[in-house]
Amino acid sequence: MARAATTSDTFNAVAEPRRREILTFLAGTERQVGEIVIAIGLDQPSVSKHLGVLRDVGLVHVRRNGRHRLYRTNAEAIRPMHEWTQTFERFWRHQLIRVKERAEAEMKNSAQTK
Amino acid sequence: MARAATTSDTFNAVAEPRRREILTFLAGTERQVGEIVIAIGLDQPSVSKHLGVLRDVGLVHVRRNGRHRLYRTNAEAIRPMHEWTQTFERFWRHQLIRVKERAEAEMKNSAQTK
DNA sequence: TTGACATATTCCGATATGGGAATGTATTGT
DNA sequence: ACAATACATTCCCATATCGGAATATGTCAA
Repeated sequence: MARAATTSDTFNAVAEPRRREILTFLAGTERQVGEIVIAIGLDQPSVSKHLGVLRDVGLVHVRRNGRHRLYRTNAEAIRPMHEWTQTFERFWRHQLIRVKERAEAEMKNSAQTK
Repeated sequence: MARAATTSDTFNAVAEPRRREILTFLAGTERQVGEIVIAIGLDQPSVSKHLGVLRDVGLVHVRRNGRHRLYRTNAEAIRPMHEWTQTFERFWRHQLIRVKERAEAEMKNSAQTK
């Protein structure tokens, strides 16, 4: 087996830097594909494909308006990632405290040695 | 160009489900590779390779102890992801409010129609 | 209807990926 | 020194990926 499909997995979909840019660009606003193309600086088919991936995992919503399609980030779909990373928060807090303590101990040490 | 390298990018490294399992397993504790192999249920070389990726992007720390290597999640390295997802928080809050409002509007509507 | 415009899809090629098997490398115990 | 243990690395293969070019689909305007 090779790699997991990006479609069907939020984490993989978000792993792509361009797709992250798109999500940021579409946060809180509706934009048509042409605007995204300009903003991201990729050719139209590539943008459409990224949008396809984001659509499949539900990270964006689309609305048709004449010959345009209006995309918008579905922030709700990012929440599971936020929650997963959050489970590590208490650990990085611990780490910071330990680093601080170690630094303070060293200060005391060098003061004594002096 | 093909895909972005998993090495050199936290988001890609975390995109792998097994690596996420490993990170969870190693959160707050040191474990030797053998323990990880048993916990994750993958063969040793695969686990070592995943650990290699996690090491390269700084998501785990290693310490040698005799013939063992003790791995531990470096929670601090997960923080950037947490912060990136956090930038969308205010949007999913908005969305929730809108959904709620719409639901209330519908209730009122059906009450009238009745 | 015809043509222009906006977007999606398909096909292609170069490359990266993960798993399994085999092999390499330290380190410990005897 | 030697065997055993604990990991890491290398090789191979099937597959997925991204970008670019070409093509298809759908919608509006004249």
